[in-house]
Amino acid sequence: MRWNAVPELPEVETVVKGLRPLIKDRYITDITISEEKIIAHPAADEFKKEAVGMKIEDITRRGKYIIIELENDKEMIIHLRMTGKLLVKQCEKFRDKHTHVVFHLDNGQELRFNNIRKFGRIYLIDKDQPQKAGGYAELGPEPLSNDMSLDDFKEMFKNRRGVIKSLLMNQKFIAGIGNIYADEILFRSGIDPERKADTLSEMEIGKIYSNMREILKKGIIYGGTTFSDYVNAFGEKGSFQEELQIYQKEGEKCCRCGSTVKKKRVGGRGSYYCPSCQK
DNA sequence: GGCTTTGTTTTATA
DNA sequence: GTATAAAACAAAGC
Repeated sequence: MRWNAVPELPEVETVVKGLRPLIKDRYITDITISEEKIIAHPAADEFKKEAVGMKIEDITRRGKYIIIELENDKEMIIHLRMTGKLLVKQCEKFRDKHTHVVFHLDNGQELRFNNIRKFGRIYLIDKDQPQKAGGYAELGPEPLSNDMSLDDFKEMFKNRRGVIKSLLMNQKFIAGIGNIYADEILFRSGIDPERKADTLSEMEIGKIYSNMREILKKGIIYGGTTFSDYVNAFGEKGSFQEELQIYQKEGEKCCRCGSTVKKKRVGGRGSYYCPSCQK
C-alpha cells in the first residue's frame, strides 16, 4: 500500500527552512505555467506579468501555507495540499511530469512546484489583501508561538463542543495541524479522538497543549514525516515517521499498553487510536 | 472502474 | 452571527 504524506506544519516548516538559502535574494526571471489551474489568483497571464522580474525578499510559513515575500509588498501564498513539493533544481535537470509551475531564477536554477494530484494552489496578492488567498486570512493562532500561552489555549475552548480531533484540525481554530499530528497528539494525551471538546478537563486540555507543542517541534527537528511523497527542498525525506506511535499502526500492538491499535472514522477522516489508552 | 487518500470549501442545520 | 457536521471537490494510483 502506498501512503501519501501530506504536508502539515512541520513538513512545511522544513520545506521553508531548506528553500530559504537557495532562493532568498534571487530574482524571478521567468515563469513557466504548464497547469493553469494551480494558479488560483490572479489569472495565470496576470500572475506571470506581476511576478516576473521580482526579487524574492524572504520565504516564511503560516500554518500550512508557504509565503514567498516579493518586492513592492506583494507575496506569493502557496499551499501544497496533498502530495505537494517545492524543489530547487538546475535548469537542465529532468522535470518530471508532475511539475506544473517553474520559477526560473537569475542564478540559472529553478524553483519547481510539483504536485501529483494537482490539488495545490498558488496565489499572488498584495500584503494587505490576505483574504484573496483562500482561507489564509482566517487562520487561527500558530501552535508554536510564544504568544499563545496555556491560558490562551484554554480560553479558545470556550463555546466549543465538537469532537476534539476535528477541532484540532480546524485551521480557523489553530493553524497547521493535520491528520497525522492530530492522531499523535491525542494518543500521547490519552484522549479518544471522538471526545467532545466541552467534556475535556483543564488537565486534559493542558496535556493537549504540551503534547501539541512537543510533537510539532520534534517533527520539525526530524525534518517532517515521509511515507512516499513528501520531500524537502533538496528532495530528501524526513524521518519523523520513525517516531510515530499511533498513526498507520492499525493491528499493531500499542507501544504503551500492548493492546491492539484500532482505526475508525472521525469527522470523515481515518483515525488511529488505542481503545485502552485513549478515553 | 470503484475506492481510498487529505485539506479546504460549501452547504445545511441547530 | 456562530459552531458544527456532513458532503462536495480536487486527481491519481491501485
